[in-house]
Amino acid sequence: MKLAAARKSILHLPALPKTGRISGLRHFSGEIDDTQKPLPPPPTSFAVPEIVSLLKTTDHNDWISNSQLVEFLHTPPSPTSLLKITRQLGSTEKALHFFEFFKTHSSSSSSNLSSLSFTFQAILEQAMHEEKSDVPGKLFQLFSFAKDRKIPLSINAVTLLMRCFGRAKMLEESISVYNELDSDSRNTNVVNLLLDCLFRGRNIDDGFKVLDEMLKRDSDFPPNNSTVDIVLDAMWKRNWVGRRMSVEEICGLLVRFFEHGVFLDDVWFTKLITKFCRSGKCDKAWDLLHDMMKLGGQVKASSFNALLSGLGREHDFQKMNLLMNEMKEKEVNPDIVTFGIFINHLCKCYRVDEARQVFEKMGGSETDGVLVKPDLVLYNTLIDGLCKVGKQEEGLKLMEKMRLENGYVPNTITYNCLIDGFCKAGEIERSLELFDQMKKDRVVPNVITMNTLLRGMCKLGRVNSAMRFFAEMQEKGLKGDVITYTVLITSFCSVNNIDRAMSLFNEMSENRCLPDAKVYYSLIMGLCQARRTDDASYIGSKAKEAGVGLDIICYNALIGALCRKNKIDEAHKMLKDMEEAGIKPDCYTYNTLISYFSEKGQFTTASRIMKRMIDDGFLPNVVTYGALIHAYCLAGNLDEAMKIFQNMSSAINVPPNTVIYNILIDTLCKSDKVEAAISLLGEMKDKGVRPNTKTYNALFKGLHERNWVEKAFEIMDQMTENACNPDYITMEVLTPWLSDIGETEKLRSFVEGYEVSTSTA
DNA sequence: GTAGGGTTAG
Repeated sequence: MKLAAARKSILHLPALPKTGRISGLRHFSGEIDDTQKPLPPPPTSFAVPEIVSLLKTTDHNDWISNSQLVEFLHTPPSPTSLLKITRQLGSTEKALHFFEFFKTHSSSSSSNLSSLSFTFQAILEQAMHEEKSDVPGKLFQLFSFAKDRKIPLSINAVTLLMRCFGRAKMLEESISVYNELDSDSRNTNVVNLLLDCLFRGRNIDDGFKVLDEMLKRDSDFPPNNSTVDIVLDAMWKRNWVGRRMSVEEICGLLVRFFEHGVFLDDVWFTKLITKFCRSGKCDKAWDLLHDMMKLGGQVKASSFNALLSGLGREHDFQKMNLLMNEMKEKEVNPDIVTFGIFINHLCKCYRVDEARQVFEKMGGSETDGVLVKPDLVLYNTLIDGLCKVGKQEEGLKLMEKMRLENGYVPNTITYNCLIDGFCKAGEIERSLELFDQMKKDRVVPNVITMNTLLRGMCKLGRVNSAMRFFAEMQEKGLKGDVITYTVLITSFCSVNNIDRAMSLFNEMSENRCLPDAKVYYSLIMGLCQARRTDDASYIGSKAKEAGVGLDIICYNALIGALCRKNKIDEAHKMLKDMEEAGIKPDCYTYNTLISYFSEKGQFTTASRIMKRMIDDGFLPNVVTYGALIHAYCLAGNLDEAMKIFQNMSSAINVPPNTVIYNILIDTLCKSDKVEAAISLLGEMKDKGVRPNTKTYNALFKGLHERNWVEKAFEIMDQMTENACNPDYITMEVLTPWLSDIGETEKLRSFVEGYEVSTSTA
């Protein structure tokens, strides 16, 4: 498409209309391009209203016999007078008659074309308002009429036609209108219309060619704000972001606009920044924001906020701070949302005290010259932050404070935060009290309230209470959602009641509640733990059928369960399945497989997998080496196990942790090398690796074999010093041994102060 | 800008 062969003639380019937006069609007839006055006003010997009245009251066949009208024809009227007159004739038909009358009888030749095009413009305007249906069709008829008679189109007529055709997606027609306009009269606004028509008509490639011309450094039609609007509108509505255009391409394009001094308004800019951040391109959003500032654009608080919240989601606290400092430098005042993001972020990092300081500062005195009064959202954020660090009592106090000092009535979110706080602290009764208080406050509980309470009950093992509560709430009209079912299913699985879990799973689908990856995970894990690996795989395939993609965690759990069940072929199939679903193995997957093969004594296979792991960018970690050490110990190759262990701290710089020491200490004790085991315990102390109950249990067993009482006492004292709880295994070893040798007193004082865990963990 | 579920490997 040839855009502009025209010389750039500023004089002939009309000024940009103030309402350059495409959506302004209805207001169009009021718009007159004032620069459309190529001629000085002629001496008027007639008045527009008079002529209009004459034309309206006289039949058009009699116009030529009216002396006043004939005189009017001989005193060339200005094009704008003609425009005014034609507009007032009341119908397209009359306007067309007038057009013919003027064209046929007017004596003026110099102004003829210009006058005709103004008259014609008024006809178009009339037609647009008069026509009830098929405006584009009628306008196209008129356009063809003008074209046939070689009447040049005024810039306003072109605008009107192109807008109309563009909206009607009449791309061909729009382009021919554009081509009718003589190149000297083309301007950015007309090119904008062309661009809009091309995008609406889905001729994207030509659209981009036009845009590219506009964006060139010495462009004849430099872009304006409408150009940006047209491009963004097309991009947004037709979902180009991330599909047709990458974030990078969009940024590149926008920077070209910036270089022309054309910037985005804060609504668009905020929308884009948000979109970029949500698609994981915070860095690009960051660059774009800075490019716009660098090139002179004004960035408002809302756009900063969008980026801040994106950075917050990525936990990039450093950049959040940087950005907030830049806001200060650029004198962009933070608003309530800025504070909201900041305080929420501090809370999510468990830095509640700092959050509270900011909160109090902003409410009380001025913070850096900015005074923003905290609102309910901010209170809720802080209350939640307090609850999340176990300060639910303080949260409760804050709720009362906000009520008394600010008159804010707590809402469902306020209550949900507090109820969750007390639930997580195991104080379900307090949560239920708050639930009752909601009624008094006329705050309506929602599904989140219910789920929070259900989970609180389940965590305490009160699955039946939970089921009763769920039934009550359902009677009151509250429906469970996928989270409700996940909580209940997880809970039934944890008490090994797979049947109830399964029936809830089925009930969920009946209640038109779609299972998601998490609920599948819960059920699959439950089945794996119940050793029903086949059922677990079956549910996995059901998930696939339902179009629910299992995530990496779920696949890893399944692969692990299959390995534990010695079903390596099925595990392999699952792995293939996972890779086909586009999920790459991660270090958990690799470690699971390495652990399986090394425990089977297939060290060659294990090391082949380890190589692939490294090729995939996952460095073997402490778990990988743990698996190998464990396997060599099982295979009776303690030397190889020790070699790996020594390499860990020296060569590969993966310091051994408690689990590694435990494996070795246990094996050493079982191989009658208690001295070496004790020396490893000493090494743990030196290296700051904390022994746990398992460490001590392994040692006690070894010492018992040797009947090495003194050493056992020493280690019992150490255990007490380290505040490490004995468990039932500790007691199983120590009780008979020490009783037999009459050291019950020592045993009593050792156990004192401990509530011996009965867990089999 | 605020609230609820599952977190797999030695």
